Amino acid sequence: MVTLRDVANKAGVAVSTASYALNNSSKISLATRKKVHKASRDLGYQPHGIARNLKKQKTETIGLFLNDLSGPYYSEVIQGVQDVVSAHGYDLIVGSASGGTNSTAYKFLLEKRVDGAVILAPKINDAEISRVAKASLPIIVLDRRLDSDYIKYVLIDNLNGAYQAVSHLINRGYHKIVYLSGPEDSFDNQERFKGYQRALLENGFNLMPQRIISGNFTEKEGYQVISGFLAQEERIDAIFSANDEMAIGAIQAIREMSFKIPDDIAIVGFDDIRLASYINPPLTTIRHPKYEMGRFATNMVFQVLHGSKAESVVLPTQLITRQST
Amino acid sequence: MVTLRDVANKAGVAVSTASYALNNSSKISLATRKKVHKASRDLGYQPHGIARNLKKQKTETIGLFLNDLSGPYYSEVIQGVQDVVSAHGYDLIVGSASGGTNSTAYKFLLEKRVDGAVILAPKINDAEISRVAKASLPIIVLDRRLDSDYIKYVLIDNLNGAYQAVSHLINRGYHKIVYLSGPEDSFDNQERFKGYQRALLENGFNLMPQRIISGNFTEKEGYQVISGFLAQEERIDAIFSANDEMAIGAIQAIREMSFKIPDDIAIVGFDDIRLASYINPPLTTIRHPKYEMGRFATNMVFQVLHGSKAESVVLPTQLITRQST
DNA sequence: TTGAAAGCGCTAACAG
DNA sequence: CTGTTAGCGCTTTCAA
Repeated sequence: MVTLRDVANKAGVAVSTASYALNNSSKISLATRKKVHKASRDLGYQPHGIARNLKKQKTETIGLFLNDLSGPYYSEVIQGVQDVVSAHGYDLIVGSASGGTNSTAYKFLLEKRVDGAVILAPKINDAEISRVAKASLPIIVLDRRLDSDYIKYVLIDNLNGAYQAVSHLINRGYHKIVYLSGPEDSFDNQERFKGYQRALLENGFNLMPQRIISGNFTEKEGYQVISGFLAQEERIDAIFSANDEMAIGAIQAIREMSFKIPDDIAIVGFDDIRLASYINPPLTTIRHPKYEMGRFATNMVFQVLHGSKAESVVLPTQLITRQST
Repeated sequence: MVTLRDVANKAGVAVSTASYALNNSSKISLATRKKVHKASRDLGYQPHGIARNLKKQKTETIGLFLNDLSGPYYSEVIQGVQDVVSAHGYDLIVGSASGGTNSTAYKFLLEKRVDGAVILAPKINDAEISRVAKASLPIIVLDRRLDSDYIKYVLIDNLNGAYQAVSHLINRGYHKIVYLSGPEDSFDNQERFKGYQRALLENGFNLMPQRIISGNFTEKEGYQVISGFLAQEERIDAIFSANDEMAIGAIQAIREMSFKIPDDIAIVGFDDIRLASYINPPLTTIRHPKYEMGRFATNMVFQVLHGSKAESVVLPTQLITRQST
């Protein structure tokens, strides 16, 4: 391995001079600078990033930590983050947080391998995030309401989105509306449930416990629980699914039971994933600005990093009406 | 910041002892080990990963560098890589390579911030990859045929897959088959074109230049070029699209012109992305083992890292017949 | 304008 | 079993 030392030797200068020269400091005469650059090129010198990081006590990289790297859902968030990170001349690394406390995510945060982070990973809990965040490592969370000096959140208006969705169903004349739930401990799910509840109550309907079906945000589960539910006596005329994935599974279940969508049963999802508009029938759903979430969050990382104040924010959602309602 | 030094002081031992103790070396008596651990806990000590990396000259992290972080196509590859990396107790970071030579990917490779890499990023060229690969930084490429001591490839059998696809069309009685091409400089595209060509020639058909339509792998482009093409005189009865995304765009174009699929025009794609089975009509396509690609590649990274020999490999594809043919 | 030297936080000979 | 010490490769005072 060729180090700065080697370059300095070859150029016949001191290491410090070589360092300055390669960083194009104006302290060094043009002549020596040229000499050093040449030596560097001749030797094929590559600065060692880790060593520089250690010395400068920063990495100029931002981490984006996700629960599940392979979820298509995140694509747009990632893009938003990437764009802002690049604009600041920093690097982005995406890591998994699925292992909770012994995930890459947590490790990188603890060991200060990133200068800031955007987190969308319920498995890392509030206490852990609070523990690692500091002025030199601001964290923006996208999946909970956590706010302190160095921790801010960017959320979507889950409650209102769900409220819009269910109100829409009620306005269309559907009154027996099932809530197809996500995991109970999911913040998004909790908020969406509140929106469902509020829409029902404000329209004079009661919350019926037997119309709350628990799922886990996956298509498969959506299919299974709705299949099971429809096989029972209970008649319903609409489903509000806490996300699109489950809605897609539910649609399949509904069609297999020969119910017509939306005549017999209407359905609305949440997220507006790409598949939503391709499915048959196209799915009415709640769209939220995923790309903007990424942008907002990342801008906030840099704000805090630069010592200015950042304000947590809640972004609006939008009802997208398609043929499933 | 609390360092190992602080822990050592607090525990009343030397730094080295503290280091050994925290790494649970058996050289240190249980008593001192306990004492050091306690001091560490009391102070809230966190080892500094960067410092350790510098000293040990390794990072225990593997990089996966993709052209476009947000492509849904990659999900399964990522999962395969992640699983193997975790199994080895290493960390995975995913980075973008879209900036070519000044991308995060290239930088991390040059600066040895990862101990090995899996690359699926045409923008980083062969010479650059060859330059950075070494025994301590093996690289597996998924998008080209590049092979040396420290560089291996894992590819899918693009040529055969395309051959299968086109043969299938011919067997079904379609003879005027268009090739909807990806970018000319894409390795995948080139191979798929060869397969198209071979299938035609072996069945006694000629290659007709006007039946080769150039696209860029995106849905939008597929829609546009096929719309344009169908508006012309030339009658055709089938399309082999170099990937599913373009096929999906093409399907929309075909339907808008009121042609029936597959009666008037049949179409087959390549990749078997999730959408392929949801689209209307469901798309016949070539499936390839993306998850396995990730696994194979990552296993090879570790093989080379451990000094054993790894063999580049080409994985088979499979024709998935659906209603578009 | 350049060089010597200290040190970022850690590990690992080596000596005791 | 524990401590002393020498770096890993780099940046950055400080002095010359």
